[in-house]
Amino acid sequence: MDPGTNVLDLSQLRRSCSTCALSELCLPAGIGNDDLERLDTAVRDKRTLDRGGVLYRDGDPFEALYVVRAGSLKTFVQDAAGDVQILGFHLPGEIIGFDALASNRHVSQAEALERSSICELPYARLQQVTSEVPALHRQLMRVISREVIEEHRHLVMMGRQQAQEQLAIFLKSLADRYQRLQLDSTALTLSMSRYDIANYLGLVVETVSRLFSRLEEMGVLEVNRKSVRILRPDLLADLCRSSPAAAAKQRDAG
Amino acid sequence: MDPGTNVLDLSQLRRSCSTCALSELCLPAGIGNDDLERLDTAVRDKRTLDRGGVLYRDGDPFEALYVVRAGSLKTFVQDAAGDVQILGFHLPGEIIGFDALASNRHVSQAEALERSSICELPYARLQQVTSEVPALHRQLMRVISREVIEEHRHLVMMGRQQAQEQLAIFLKSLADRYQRLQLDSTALTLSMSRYDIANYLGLVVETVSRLFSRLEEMGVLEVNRKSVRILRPDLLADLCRSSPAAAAKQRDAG
DNA sequence: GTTCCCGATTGACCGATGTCAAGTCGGGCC
DNA sequence: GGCCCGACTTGACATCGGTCAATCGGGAAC
Repeated sequence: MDPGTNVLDLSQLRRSCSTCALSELCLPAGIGNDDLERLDTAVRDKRTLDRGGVLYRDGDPFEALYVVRAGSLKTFVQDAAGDVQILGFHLPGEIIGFDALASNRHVSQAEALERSSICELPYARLQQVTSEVPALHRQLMRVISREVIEEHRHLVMMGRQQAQEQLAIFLKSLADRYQRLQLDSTALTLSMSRYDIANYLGLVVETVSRLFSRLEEMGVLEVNRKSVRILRPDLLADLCRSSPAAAAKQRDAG
Repeated sequence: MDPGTNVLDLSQLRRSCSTCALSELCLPAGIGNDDLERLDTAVRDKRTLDRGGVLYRDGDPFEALYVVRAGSLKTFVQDAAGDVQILGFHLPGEIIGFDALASNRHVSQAEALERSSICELPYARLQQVTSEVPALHRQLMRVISREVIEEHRHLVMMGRQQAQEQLAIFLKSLADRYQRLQLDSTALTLSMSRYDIANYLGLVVETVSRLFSRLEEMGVLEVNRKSVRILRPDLLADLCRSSPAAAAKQRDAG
């Protein structure tokens, strides 16, 4: 409501990884204190982006990896015809930019969904540090691997689930990430548009809109524009598992 | 036809990366000769798998990365209900197993589609070598990043393309990889079943079968069970780009 | 406060793809 | 050689989600 509530208080953002509230979620997770201080030296600065602000775009030279510190972003690829596919939505603690490691150019675009704050990890500097700190190297590989696994989930969702299950999985995933951030996982604030959600799921906006209404009728959600309250997390979780194949299996087994 | 033609002549497989015919495609690509010799020391051995043989399965402890040396594999995830989603098909020179970096356990399964030969890179040993050879470290990151980008392609295909375009893209991708392997890129041998192709694309087998027939009627392909001859690579390439949105864009622009 | 605009919702209809069923083909096995 | 089974193909039909169109409604600009 009050636009002021959305503005980041930059003075509250702490200086470095070792004092950052996200250190348990972000790259630092699982590395020692000494190494954490080393990592600090690889963090150049924080950037803030307004809603719609572009962090990097397709073709940009690879300069850094980025950690979402506050706010949220979407990443997407765009083909020659201008057709967009959203790859992911990224909440605080999540690291993006790995797509550029292969060719030293980004092959996707990252754009803020709301006013956001970003930690920049210049790659040249990061490489120096990882070469000195093997644990950090392993940690970095782990994070990229998580990205691979996350994309597996996206693929399964798109390839095997019906539209309603897809939306349920999307919401559940958001809720889980809210929980990890120690936010109320039953009160989501969707920073992305219905178009973005539809695109992410491989659907059209009308379908997504209808599904929100249906889930509301079913008593699972309470939807009010960008705010979604999960009234029945149990039902939502059930909906995530009811693929056609799962239903058939249950028929066969039961 | 003759089962003997399918059997690998192991004596012909060379000993190490530095003498392997795949060195230009595989992990060694772009690193120097000295470093290549170091990499050799990280290759434990070669394994052969029969058709249907499992290289690793969901839950297996992470021991190694694997390079396909000959033959082909599929990787897939399987949910609690037994529902499968194929993540990719892997030809010689391609590296698999990265999914296990995150948690030290594989979260997918890799299975041979035909009699195949595999290079095993025990990760402990590989880490040692990469710590001594920074270029190899960068190369490894690049390879994982390529995997991320490859999955982007899979997502775009599933999310934005119609069934016919999906199959065209799948075939084009195989053809491109044949070319990279210096094989005849117009004469594909599909080592995977129609079911596998359908699953990979998020379709059902009947749709895939009909699409093969349609592409044959259109004069693009000549299909005979597992062998596919691409009669009109130009048309096939066109079909890869005719998404609904692309068509709409052309309407608007033209 | 009023207007405008864009995101979102809803309805009617359509078509691509899934489902179900029958039939074909080829290879492995006896 | 003949049988059988599983992979594949083909057809008829159903349905989910897409398309097109109308409308709603909140927030920003004036």
